[in-house]
Amino acid sequence: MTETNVPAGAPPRIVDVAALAGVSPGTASKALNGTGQLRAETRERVRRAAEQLGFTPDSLGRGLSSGRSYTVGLITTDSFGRFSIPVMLGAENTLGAGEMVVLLCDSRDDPLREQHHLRTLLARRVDGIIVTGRRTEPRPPIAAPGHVPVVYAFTPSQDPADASLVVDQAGGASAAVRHVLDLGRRRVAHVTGPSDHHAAVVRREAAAAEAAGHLVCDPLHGDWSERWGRLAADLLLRRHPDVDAITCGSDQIARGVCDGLRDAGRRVPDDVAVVGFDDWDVIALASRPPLTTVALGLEAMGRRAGELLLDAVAGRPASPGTTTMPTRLVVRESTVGV
Amino acid sequence: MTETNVPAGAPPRIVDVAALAGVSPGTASKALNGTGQLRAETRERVRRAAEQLGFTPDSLGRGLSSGRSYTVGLITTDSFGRFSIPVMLGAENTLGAGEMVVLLCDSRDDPLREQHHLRTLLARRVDGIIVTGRRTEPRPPIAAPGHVPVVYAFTPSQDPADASLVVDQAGGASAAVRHVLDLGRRRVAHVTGPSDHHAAVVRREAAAAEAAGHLVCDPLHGDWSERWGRLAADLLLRRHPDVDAITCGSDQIARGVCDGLRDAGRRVPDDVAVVGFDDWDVIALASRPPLTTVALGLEAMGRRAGELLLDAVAGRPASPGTTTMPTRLVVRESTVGV
DNA sequence: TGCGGCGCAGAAAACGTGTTCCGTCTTTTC
DNA sequence: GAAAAGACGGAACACGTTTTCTGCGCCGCA
Repeated sequence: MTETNVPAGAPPRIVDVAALAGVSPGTASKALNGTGQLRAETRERVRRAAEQLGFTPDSLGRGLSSGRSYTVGLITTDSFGRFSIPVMLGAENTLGAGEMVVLLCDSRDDPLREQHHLRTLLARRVDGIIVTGRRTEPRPPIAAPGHVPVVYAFTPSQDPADASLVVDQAGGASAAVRHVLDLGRRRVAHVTGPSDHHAAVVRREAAAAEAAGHLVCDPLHGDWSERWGRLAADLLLRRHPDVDAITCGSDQIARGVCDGLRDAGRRVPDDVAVVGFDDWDVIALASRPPLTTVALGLEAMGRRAGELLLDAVAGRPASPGTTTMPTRLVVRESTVGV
Repeated sequence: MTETNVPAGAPPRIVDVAALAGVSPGTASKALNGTGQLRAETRERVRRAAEQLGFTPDSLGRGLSSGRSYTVGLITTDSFGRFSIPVMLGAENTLGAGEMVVLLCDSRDDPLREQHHLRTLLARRVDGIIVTGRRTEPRPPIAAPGHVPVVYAFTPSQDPADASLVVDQAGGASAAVRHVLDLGRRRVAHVTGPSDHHAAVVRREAAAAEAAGHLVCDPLHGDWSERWGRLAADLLLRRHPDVDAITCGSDQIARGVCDGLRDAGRRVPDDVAVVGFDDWDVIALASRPPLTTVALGLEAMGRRAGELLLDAVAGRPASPGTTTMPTRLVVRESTVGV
């Protein structure tokens, strides 16, 4: 009989390991954490005992003594959607490698819920917080105490001193226009989402600036739907039948535009080149033809957010201020024939 | 000058509250938790002190003594995708109301990663675990010790004694076929995903059984894409030009079928009725026409999973075995003209 | 008046780990 | 051969809360 005085279900504690190895709990702790002055033989003996018992240190106890919880909170303002999910995955990926775990909070655009979640996270002594959302408008900063690092991803903080990661919307829109200009198109249009959406406005401004004198008309605002894309294509063809390139504010709009053009007998990309935005595979790849589009690199952003938080926790304070993450133009058949 | 002997940043502890109220920490705990024998006046005094200091109990300390962590782990086999996200949201919603928090783990179909995540979760003394995924095939159960309740959602466990929640795939497929039969259609086809996918097979069998003698041909297997839907529509029209209803294994396939039919000059639903599966709004609503489809009720499933776990934690052991959750037929213009 | 019971609150132990301090034993050096 | 230095490991405490045990004072009853 060895040390089975614990109920079979309960996980072994460090005292069990220490007993099996014939040392004190303190010594066992030092052996397992590589701290203190111990003979190599002792260290190994404890290590084997731990392995034999399948010992895993209880992170509650560990957290209590270390003051850390090896946990970060992830607050999203919308329910996890198209934009926050990849960010979340990227963060989970990075943090998981750092032995951290992500606590999920969905505040559903409700400041009260957000406040509640924040209190919950702080009560759990999270080592850091990532805030994300669906919109690109800067949002009011969360009221976290100074010693808890916070990183805003996708949705930046209104306070320029906070660490925020944002997508280079303008750069993406410019690249899209430049791409069609490079292809020789000279009669360009831009179709995008609601004029009160920050993302739509920023993309519009950049696209218009890049297209310079080659715009056939003012950018068209609508909603983010395929339906609006079809409508806009119809409208454009009627007013400007000679349009030869359309850059769009989203993949959904771009797909609608493609369908609208095809319905009207125009060929994509031969007659008109179409560029989307977001690189949402479900839309971009299913489109006819598949969309050239601007990839946001959200997962990379999530990873970066995780890294910033890990750095901050490790004592290297996160570089404050807004960091702009690059986009990438993905070229498919909607601009370049096969 | 009150009790500000703590660094301003650090959150107040219960000893601070106790000191301010002029009682011992133990008494303060009883007052705040409503336990023990205390004068109402004392209770109130402590409560006010806690409020004044903005005290929130540290859940690490609480967890250490109570043996609970007020935390559940959520393991998904795929990266969080179309099916696991709604489940996750439903669970987060229910559990959040119960003062619990969700720990996120993404095992990416890798058993080794899953094993690692499981150990991490157990080390954190989670009160329960939810396992989910993308496929509907029963999966090997996770090796959790007996005292940790586990609920499988969407992806059931191979062990029939485990608590699993599954979608009523067969019921949904039957309802879809019954719907088109009720509309008077008598020349039915079924187009679905790969023949080695459990979901495709189950839906196929149920659809075929319900359609009885009204099938124009054997169900067609392909992949889950819109492309395959378009291809299948073309194929069907060539071999069975008189087909008047097509039920599909997914919304993506159904949308492809609609496009294929329209390309061939058939009207939906006048000539051919089309039914999808999943009720994935991005696809179903953007389709021309919008799809009649089978809603899976995944968020309800997530909520149910959360409830089962809360029950199990509270001592009411989760009813073991597989529970089938109902689907709901959502009727739109792809079967019933406006 | 003495004793038991009850209402109340404090002291102490428990949860599991990490860390600091200190004592002991070995080794080295003069 | 003795003293100092260094290697090693044990005991105690810290973390923050809950819970059990204990003690005190007051009241009522005999």
